[in-house]
Amino acid sequence: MTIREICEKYGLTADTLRYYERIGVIPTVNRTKGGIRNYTEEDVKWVENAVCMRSAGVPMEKLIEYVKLCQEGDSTFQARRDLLAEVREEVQEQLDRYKTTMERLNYKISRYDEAIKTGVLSWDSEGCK
Amino acid sequence: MTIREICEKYGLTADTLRYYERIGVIPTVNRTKGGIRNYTEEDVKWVENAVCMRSAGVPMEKLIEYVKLCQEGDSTFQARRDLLAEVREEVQEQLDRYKTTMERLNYKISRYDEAIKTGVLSWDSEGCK
DNA sequence: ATAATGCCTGGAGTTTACTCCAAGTCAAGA
DNA sequence: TCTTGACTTGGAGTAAACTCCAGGCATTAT
Repeated sequence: MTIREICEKYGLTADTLRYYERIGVIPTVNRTKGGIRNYTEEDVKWVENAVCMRSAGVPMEKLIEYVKLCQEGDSTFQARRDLLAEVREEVQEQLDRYKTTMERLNYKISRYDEAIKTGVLSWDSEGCK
Repeated sequence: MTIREICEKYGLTADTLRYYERIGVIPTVNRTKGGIRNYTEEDVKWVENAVCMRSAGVPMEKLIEYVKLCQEGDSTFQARRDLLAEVREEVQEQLDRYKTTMERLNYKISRYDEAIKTGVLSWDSEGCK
């Protein structure tokens, strides 16, 4: 597959895809004789992985580390698992923060809905901003 | 309360707190005769709001806009509600992405746990990276 | 009285993750 | 053959959100 197809599939720009490859967030993609990138199914999976992890704010650093471990072969299963567990921990913490913020937003919006009806903005106990 | 106390309470640096005030993510804090910031309960609530929203990736832009609307008085209830609803939409989308990533991580980690036991890394159907 | 400590302002510098660009190559169509 | 258009590389530029610093005032401790 061409870089264009991958871009469209994942909503990335060609620059971003090349950048990901350059810094090692995905492994090197093979080229045609002409020097043009030709993405295999394997490459696509790597792109998908990068997109998914990045969408949850996993830093490039971690992705690069993971790719490196994968390239070192089967002896790195434990290291990869540890890395993923560490990432999971951070994603979970972030997820919890998002939930807390959602609750706050829901509460505030409900207070504003009330205020729009009654003309008065009021908060339970402590108040809010 | 002093800037130091607020820093400790929310795990921010004094530079960050001053920066927030400077760009309008929180309203201007009153000073002592000596010119030193003296945070009221009200100010603290604004800081808490900023910290909570920022922790879910809400851009400064939105927070500044919200603070401005609040300062314009009761005529902006609807505008504030709309702004919060827009923010909620984005936070929800991000939350969903985090959930998807968590699932992927859980799956991968379970596969690695298996691999560590058996010595062989295998994926259901499509495979993964 | 003086030294230390803490806070002040305005502005410059840093980090992360892209994003853009110039100059060049290559394959396909007129 | 010549042009067009997509792709290449290496490197410079950008945006968002801090983070650091110099030079200066003010309160507190000795």
